[in-house]
Amino acid sequence: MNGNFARLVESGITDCGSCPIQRRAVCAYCQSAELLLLEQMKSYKTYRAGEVITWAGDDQLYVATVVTGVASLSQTLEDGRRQMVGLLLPSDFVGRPGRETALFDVEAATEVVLCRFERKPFEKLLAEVPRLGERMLEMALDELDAAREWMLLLGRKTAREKIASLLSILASRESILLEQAPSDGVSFDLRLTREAMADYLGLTLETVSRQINALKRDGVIELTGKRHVKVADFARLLSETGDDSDGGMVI
Amino acid sequence: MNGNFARLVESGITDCGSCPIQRRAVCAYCQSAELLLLEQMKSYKTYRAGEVITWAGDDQLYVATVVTGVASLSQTLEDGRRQMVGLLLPSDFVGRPGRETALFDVEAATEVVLCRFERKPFEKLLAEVPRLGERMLEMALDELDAAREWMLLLGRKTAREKIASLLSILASRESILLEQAPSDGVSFDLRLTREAMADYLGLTLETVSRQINALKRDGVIELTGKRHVKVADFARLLSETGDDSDGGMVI
DNA sequence: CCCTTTTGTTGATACAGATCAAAGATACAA
DNA sequence: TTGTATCTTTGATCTGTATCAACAAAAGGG
Repeated sequence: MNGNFARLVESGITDCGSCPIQRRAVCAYCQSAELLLLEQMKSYKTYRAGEVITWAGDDQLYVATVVTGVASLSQTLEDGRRQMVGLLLPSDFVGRPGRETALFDVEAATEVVLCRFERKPFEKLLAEVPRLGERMLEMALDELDAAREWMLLLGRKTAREKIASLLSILASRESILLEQAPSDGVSFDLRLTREAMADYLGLTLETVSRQINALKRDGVIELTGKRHVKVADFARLLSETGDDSDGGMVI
Repeated sequence: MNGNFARLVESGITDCGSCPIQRRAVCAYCQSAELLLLEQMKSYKTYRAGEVITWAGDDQLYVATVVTGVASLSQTLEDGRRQMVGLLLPSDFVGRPGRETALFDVEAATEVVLCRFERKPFEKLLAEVPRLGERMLEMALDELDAAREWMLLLGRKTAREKIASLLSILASRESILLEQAPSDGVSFDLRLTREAMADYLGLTLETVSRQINALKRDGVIELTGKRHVKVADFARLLSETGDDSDGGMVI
């Protein structure tokens, strides 16, 4: 969900102290500040799929980095309409330093491992270690750009374009992990239910199902089972997103 | 558009060196770092209503703060569909340190005065003055929260709720400026065309027009002329936004 | 002042996607 | 293995908003 991830991979960072994330899927934080200080502070916690990590309004005791799995950040209107506002993949940051209570619900979409830091000491470290602050700023700005791209999607794209955009993001993120150019063909597991995708895209799950099958029927993607997607012609998928050909989405 | 503004006002900051912004509408930056350093760097520039400040893809030579007027941040799909992704009001920041080219179009919606800093020296200052970096991080995180609230609006709210949300944001921002509780009744000039509102809300201008007049007909707002809005019962307006009663939008 | 342009309103109609409903798949537990 | 819950697909229908079209009202410029 942010350019930071691509940059990390480009920079060749390959491991993260005692962190269990292996090779490419590195933690953005351990590399950014005095490694030892963060080493001492961190603790790992595993959440089951479907488990709520924090509710909006809860005290924010921790900030964290996603180590493995997929977590979602979402919001609900009074009558229950739900909108996901962030998809948190490995290396993404969870939580907001400087805020006492959480604004959004964070849930484990799959089994999730977080590398957690108590918020207060983390904030202290943030004030003391300039490099960490720089890193946080860079990430926050990247996420802001990504959020704005998502606003374009939510406000102006058709259902088909929305699905194509989501799949192209997941595909390119997967290909970064595998160090392949997406144009060579990517295949990946869609670790989200139709409902989760709908919540992310501002659609209903029925529309998501119909449009995924339409893209399959039109040969834009291949499906094996319900959850495994193969993109043979990545440029074709991109052309379905509605985006300007230059630039493209921030991933 | 961000909580930073409310915080600034709460903190009682009342002027900004030689900056022409008077009293409440303070510049977020001059207060944040070594005032003198920024004083030397800054230059003011006025843009006419409708003028493009930067196109997406342009070299980013400056970053800036809005002094007066309203600017918009927007994005366009290949076929011309347009989505505004930020409304920049006095004290809001424009531009992205650390990025060579702009990602979004920035336009003056009304006549706009910017307080500009050349990007390169600003970035250098950012690296040298921790207080400035902290400020930037805080603002970026606030804007990120605001962008996410907007994603909920774009993805899940009805046209009527969208209009009510926009009006309630403008009303509360206005009441902060005037140091009045919005519950006492606010009135303000809508300095946006129906089309600009539509681009912000992910609607067409016809729908915006119809829904504004529906809110007027239902007594939620009063209109004098096309552009002046009075909100007698702010709670009533809030109840039309669809938001959970606690919390509310980040402004 | 008139003329032109921009902005806003209103009506008729079309359609994308929501909603309602039901039936297949798939996974998982006993 | 069967039973149960969850996830997904598919169909029929409805509806909110877009689209198309025309006109009204302001705004700006000579």
